Amino acid sequence: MASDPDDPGRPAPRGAPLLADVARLAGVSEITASRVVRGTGRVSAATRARVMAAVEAVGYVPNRLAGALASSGSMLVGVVLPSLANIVFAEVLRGIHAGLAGSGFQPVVGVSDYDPAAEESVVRAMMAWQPRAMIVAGFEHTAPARDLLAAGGLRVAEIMDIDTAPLDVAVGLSHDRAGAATAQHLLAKGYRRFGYVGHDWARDVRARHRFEGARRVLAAQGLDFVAVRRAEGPSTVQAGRAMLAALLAGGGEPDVVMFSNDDMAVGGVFHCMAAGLEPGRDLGLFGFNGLEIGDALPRRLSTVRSNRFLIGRSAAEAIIAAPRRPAAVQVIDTGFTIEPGETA
Amino acid sequence: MASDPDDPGRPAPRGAPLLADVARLAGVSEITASRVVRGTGRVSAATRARVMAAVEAVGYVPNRLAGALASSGSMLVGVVLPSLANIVFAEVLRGIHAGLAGSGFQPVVGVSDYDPAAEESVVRAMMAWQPRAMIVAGFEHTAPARDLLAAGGLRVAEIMDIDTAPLDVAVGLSHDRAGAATAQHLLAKGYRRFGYVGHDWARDVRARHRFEGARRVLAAQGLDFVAVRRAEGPSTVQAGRAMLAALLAGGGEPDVVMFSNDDMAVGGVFHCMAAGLEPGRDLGLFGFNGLEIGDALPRRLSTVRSNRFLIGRSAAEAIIAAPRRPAAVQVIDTGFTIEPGETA
DNA sequence: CTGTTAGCGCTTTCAT
DNA sequence: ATGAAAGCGCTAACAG
Repeated sequence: MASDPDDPGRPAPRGAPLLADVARLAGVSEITASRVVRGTGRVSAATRARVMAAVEAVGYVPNRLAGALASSGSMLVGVVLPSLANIVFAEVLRGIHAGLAGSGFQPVVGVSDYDPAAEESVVRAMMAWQPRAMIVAGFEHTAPARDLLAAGGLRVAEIMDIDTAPLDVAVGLSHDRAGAATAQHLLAKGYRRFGYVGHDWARDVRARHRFEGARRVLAAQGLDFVAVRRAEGPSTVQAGRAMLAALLAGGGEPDVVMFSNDDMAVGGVFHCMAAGLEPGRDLGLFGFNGLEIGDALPRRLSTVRSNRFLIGRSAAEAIIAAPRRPAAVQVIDTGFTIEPGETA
Repeated sequence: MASDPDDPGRPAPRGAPLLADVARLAGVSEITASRVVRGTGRVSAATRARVMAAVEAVGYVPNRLAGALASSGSMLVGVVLPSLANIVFAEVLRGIHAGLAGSGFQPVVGVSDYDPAAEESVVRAMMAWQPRAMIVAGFEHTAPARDLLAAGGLRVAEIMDIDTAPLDVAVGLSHDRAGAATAQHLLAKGYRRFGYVGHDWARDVRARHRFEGARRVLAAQGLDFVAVRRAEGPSTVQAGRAMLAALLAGGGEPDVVMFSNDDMAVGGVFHCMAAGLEPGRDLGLFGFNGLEIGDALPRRLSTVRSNRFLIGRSAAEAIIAAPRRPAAVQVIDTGFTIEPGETA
């Protein structure tokens, strides 16, 4: 520990400034500097000012790795979504950001690509960062992923859907009921010959729940879908357009077509335009989600508004409301709204 | 340090299993267990197997907070994007994921909402997690944000745009040239009376660069835009529709309209449909980006394809290629392609 | 209001 | 091929 005559004690400041540098410059102990930086504990205004000045002077950026390790709490919220290429999840994420704003929590986002195995590895990777909470889409987890989430004692919000019992908190809407409400609405408008155009149910179980909810209502009236077509892949405008063309070519003569979501339905609208059919007059078209584009169409798309932003925000708020998992699970229904529109 | 008679030494395993638990179960030291878990250093096959079994048995998930702190390197890549509500950035993010796949790096995403001050605070928050690299959209940073990125010695990719000199690596396309190429293409098709429908340039400087590139080409022919309309807010389909209506009502009689991007252009297409105009015959419409929806329209949208996925992937690859910032800055041009389409 | 002490869980040297 | 010791940078507990 002997001082080198050339070096006044400092052990080569090879990296970024540390809390110790701030403390030294401000003439206080590290812990006092730490308290000022974090804004916790009693510190006199004068010391606070000196420390803040020192922070500015050296350009101190706290190392949260060390902070989180020392306090065993990371202020991180893991968010695992199936995809970001889908605007719906981007809006959920905006809601999460909004719900977390000002709380000091930071979201860390992972994408599962609709694959439970990929989700498991994302969850595992996130748990390694010791998040205080996790927000995951849906209930379809692998057993190990579920175990990881169930252990850890962190808050877990399962979002989008409330048709299954959650681990901790569920935030979303009942897709079964949304499908049923859609069918009821269309029956009330006089439609009787229902067609369905969807996409891959393995990727999107919620779409299947909506279908089943609708089918149940139809069955109660002694009806069933007269024509059904599902694309292999994910929902796209192109797929919706192609599938509606195929559905109409295939017979059954539906008077209304329910689409798995708005992307598909917009494709359906485009097919009608190209085929010289007037949506809402020659054929009813009905979507799901209430995306912006539906409102911009020459005729406003008839659809169900899901409150994506609200789902994200509610989930974030729910998990930061209590640091520990409550004894009873909680279900937050963010609801849905039928948007009559002009295409059905 | 005296052992409590009731407690055989272990200080209450209140949390998740630690590396020490794995090591104890496998009958090795912590460091050996660590080597196996990380896959580094020489370890005999037999020991490796025992440790792996122990990992499985106790359900060990490494604490990367501690790992990163000890090794002063986090395997985190900070990604700061203006928005995720825009599919373009979602695709960039997919590219980043793809470029990072298998490298062990993990992206941490932040959103700036097109606000440099918000970007600064996101950058600051990210730096606190000691990322090895940062990927940020554009060059418009506050001075402190730029300083943070410039210091730290980490790799920094500035993406989307290559019209400005980067700090380290730039990955994207020249929006100026894309605008110029668009104007040239439309001139070659015989259009002479150019209109422009755009959105807020403060939020999207790249849109302005495209406009200016086009205007330069027009000027070289002694031409200029005959009508220009810009929405106040962000680009939306609705805004595109409304602004085209306003533009056409305002006179100038353009024979072609360049839109700031595809979202706006799709709105333009919708306006034409509602107004009984045939895009590509009665009025040329031209977008930017090459989104999926443009291809699904009754008439394929004429546009410029920007390679968003490639931008993300190239940026990720560039920053993991070398751990240190090279002496010379690097520019990666991901190019663009004119998609003739059917609307211009 | 401020400081001292002892870690957080892991990985880096060195040894062996 | 394996291990012992010494931190990484910060913060929770106590003290004063």
